[in-house]
Amino acid sequence: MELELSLGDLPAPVKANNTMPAPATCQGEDHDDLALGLRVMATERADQDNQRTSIETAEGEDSDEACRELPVRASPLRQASAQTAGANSRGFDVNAPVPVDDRALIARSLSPPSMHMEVPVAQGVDEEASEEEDNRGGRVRKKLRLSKEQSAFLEGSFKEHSTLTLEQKSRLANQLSLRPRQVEVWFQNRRARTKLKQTEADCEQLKRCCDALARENRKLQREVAELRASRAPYPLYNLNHHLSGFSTALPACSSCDATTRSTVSSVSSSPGPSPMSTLFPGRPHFGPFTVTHPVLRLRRQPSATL
DNA sequence: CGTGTCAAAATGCTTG
DNA sequence: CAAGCATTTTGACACG
Repeated sequence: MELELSLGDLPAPVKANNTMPAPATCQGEDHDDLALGLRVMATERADQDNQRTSIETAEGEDSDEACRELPVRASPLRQASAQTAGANSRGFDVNAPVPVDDRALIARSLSPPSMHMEVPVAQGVDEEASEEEDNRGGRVRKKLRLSKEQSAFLEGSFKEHSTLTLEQKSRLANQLSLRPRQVEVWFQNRRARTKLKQTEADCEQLKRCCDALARENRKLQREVAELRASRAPYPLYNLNHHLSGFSTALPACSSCDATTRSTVSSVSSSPGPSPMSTLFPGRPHFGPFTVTHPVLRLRRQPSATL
């Protein structure tokens, strides 16, 4: 679907001389060892891809993709660009470096050489995929796995800060030879995963709490039944007050044991933190009625467009 | 090979 | 309006 639009927005056909991104523009001749290594690997792959014909689609609309390979129908020009710009057979290279201007700037100012990683070209860029792409007219979305090194590095960064500043995003992209947009998306997905795990943990805890309360409820109901069976009006009167939350204002009930009284009063009486708030001490906003588990949440209504 | 799961990416909406 | 989030789509991969 988005590809349909992308195809509609295909840039003008490449002119012979100057419309393909110049290798130097995208890669940077004098960049860093990492970029050099990637260039070598990508070039090798591009050589393998050389024999294929495929239709490239314009992918994404990242503002940071100033040097993204232009989509071009199979042609010697396109092949040449694949060789030089490190594009993979699917239209863009996940590990395509950010524009050299930005990267050089960032590299100079932020990244000590020791911070650079040896990042292999992303996994999953295989030749079969390219053939498959050919069969489908090139309308496939680029989605490549990040390498373990890249993921680990991002994970480490996420542990330090779960959100990114522009500078952090650029620096990470630079260090990992990813596009800033990829880093951004990774952090978005990572935050979502964290939140999901937390929600699941909360649900588990609520379930346990619910089970405990159900058990307690059954126990209390048994006690009520027993008391009713004993036909003792006065103790029953007191118990009813316990259940109404007035136990602390009443004289001790001779027929309830201490455990029952304390249990009842702790559930029904008032001031102080609710049982739920004690379940989630570190999460003040979380309460029994604000659960937002995906299963429980109502679907958002689209806003009116009229 | 079909299926399920995970994760990257796209899209649209909300919010500050 | 930009950033973040919710949701969805889809490619990669593992497994029976």
